[in-house]
Amino acid sequence: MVYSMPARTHGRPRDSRTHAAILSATVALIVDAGYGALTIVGVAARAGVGKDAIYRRWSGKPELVYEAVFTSADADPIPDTGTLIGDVTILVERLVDEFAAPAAAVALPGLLADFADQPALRMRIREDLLAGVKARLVEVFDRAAARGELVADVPVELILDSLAGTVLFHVGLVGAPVTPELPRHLAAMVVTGIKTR
Amino acid sequence: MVYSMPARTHGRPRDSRTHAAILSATVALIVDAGYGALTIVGVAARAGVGKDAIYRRWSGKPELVYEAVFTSADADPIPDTGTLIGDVTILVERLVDEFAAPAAAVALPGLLADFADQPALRMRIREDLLAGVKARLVEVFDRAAARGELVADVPVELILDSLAGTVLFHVGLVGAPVTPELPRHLAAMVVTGIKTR
DNA sequence: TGTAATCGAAACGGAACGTCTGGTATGGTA
DNA sequence: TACCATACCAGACGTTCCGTTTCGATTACA
Repeated sequence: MVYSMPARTHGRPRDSRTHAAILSATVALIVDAGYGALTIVGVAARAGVGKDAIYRRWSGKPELVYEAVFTSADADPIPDTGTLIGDVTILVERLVDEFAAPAAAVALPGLLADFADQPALRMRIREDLLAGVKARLVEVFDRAAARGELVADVPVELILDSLAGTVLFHVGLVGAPVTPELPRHLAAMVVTGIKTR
Repeated sequence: MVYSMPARTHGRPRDSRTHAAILSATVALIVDAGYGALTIVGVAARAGVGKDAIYRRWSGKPELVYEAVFTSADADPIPDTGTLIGDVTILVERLVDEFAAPAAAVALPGLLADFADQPALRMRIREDLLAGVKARLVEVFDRAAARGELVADVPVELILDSLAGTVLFHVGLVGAPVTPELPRHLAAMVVTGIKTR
């Protein structure tokens, strides 16, 4: 809902079915046509809606796509495996699932390109994308500290960028299939890198 | 030269000054207008050249931009600092300089988006981008092994993706200013992560 | 009951695409 | 030296999508 334009208070209310149809059509087109091939006209046609109804809600294609794709605010906590490496491994696996999801993987590069000249929006993407991850990462570190497995002064931001950056580099840039071992190896490298500082 | 279309053998040869003018105008426009705002017509006008001369050499905007921006094949070796961490730190600093260069930073997201549906080209970007880095990384590890500082079985690809991914995540997505400490911290984390496996 | 914002549909001018046709210039080949 | 294939610039072309605007009809809140 972040990028939607506000509705007026008087007059005929917006039809929620129209809203849903637009978002649904956007996701569908993203997945089987790609970000570049997606057009506002195409979304309108697929949703059985006038262009007007779209421009009334979103200021453009990037804003529409962002809301359509990155709305799932899943905050499932990381289960306690008993070890820091185990917890981080699961966290990385979640990260892979998230970035490798069809809609997200296809949309992200295009969004970054379209928001290239808007640092504020890029920053917002990063926040929205990593807010949940960061919260869970902090919790995982707290558990490790409680176990005495970890000294204080954990560089959370660096670790966040390392984990997310590495995974994103695979999925977004290389597009290579993520091997099942990657999360474990990556987690092991980062965790041992932190613990023996 | 990778994405250029081949020249014919007979007839008038292509003018190398035209070629240079096109590439130069492309870089200039990328830097002060952005990837999205760059158009073939604009490049032609700025270069004092006909559209025809551009389409004769490149099949489209992405190919042109790629060649214009990622042609510098600098392979300066990493100086031997005497420690693995020192060497990797310098390597990361080079990486930051490369990705934070105005033209590269502005062009990369757009290129990835335009090549989204062409895995082969995306892979090629990764190779071209990291080929030099990989070679230098391997050399740095060899030196460390000769010093007895490192055991065998170094996961080079994982390290490459971690270093490049983290840096790219800062510059490309976050767009945050890279602090001078980042290369040292990142190098320290990764290196200790490897050494104590 | 009236008012204001919604709805789908369609037309609008603008911008950029990639192709193509002129007319001219240039250099290797015969 | 004459030829000819190609490169050069300029501009016109049809297409696509953009984002805005108009239209008449619809819908709820005041």
